[in-house]
Amino acid sequence: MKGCPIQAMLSSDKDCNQKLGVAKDILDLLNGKWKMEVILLLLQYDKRRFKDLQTEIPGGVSAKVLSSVLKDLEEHHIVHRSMDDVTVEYELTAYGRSMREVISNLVELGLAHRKEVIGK
Amino acid sequence: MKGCPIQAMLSSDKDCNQKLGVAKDILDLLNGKWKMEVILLLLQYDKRRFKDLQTEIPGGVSAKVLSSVLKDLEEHHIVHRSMDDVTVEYELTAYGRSMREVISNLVELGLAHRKEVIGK
DNA sequence: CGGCATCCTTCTGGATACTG
DNA sequence: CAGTATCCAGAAGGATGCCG
Repeated sequence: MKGCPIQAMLSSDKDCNQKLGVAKDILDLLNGKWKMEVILLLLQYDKRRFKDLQTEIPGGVSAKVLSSVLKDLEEHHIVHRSMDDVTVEYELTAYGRSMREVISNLVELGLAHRKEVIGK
Repeated sequence: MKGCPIQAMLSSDKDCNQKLGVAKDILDLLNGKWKMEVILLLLQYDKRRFKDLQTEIPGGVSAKVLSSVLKDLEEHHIVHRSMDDVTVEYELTAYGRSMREVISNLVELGLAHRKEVIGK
């Protein structure tokens, strides 16, 4: 057995498993049935209200689930929630907009994966 | 509303949601409590037997779960299962080894994320 | 409109025991 | 050793109803 195969820099490199934890942050960030859908919509619209998001997301999300998704994305600084008077609006933060490249990368990787697995 | 924000090439670009499906392939590939742990171990050891993997994975996986993880990774061409006589061994495919860069990327992204979210 | 409360179903993962 | 079979607990997601 050799050292940790993942060469990213970490302050303490005692165990490799901390690195996995860091990687899993990103997986958790995008995983779930609706998170990427929300991000994608907000990339197209700049600002959207709760109800708009709910009706525009293909497939149909329940309010409860969409609510928890937005809360989660907000906690992770991906979206910003603003309340002007009575209207509530969601928009991506600068950081949230950077998810576009992350998702793009995943799509590229995914295309390569499909080629590898089923040659299509 | 503008076009699809994700610019990867896809044969039919009618809807953007196909791209999300492709991206989710990769998330599914690495998601779950143990998949990356298994890949990481196999990156270090080249070949490993079932029982070795089970004991070496920190945290403790049940045989049932490890079994299903390995089956899943095999279906996705990440690991190869070989049975010489009575000994069964698992190793990464060439494609599976390419996951090292994918995970590295995730770690880099994750480090940036932690900086963004908690400034640490 | 923007949710929260409640209840229900499905999916992951875990504990334990058993088999070839 | 390399799993499979059973049973079980918790989380994620969904349906519906209610509230300010």
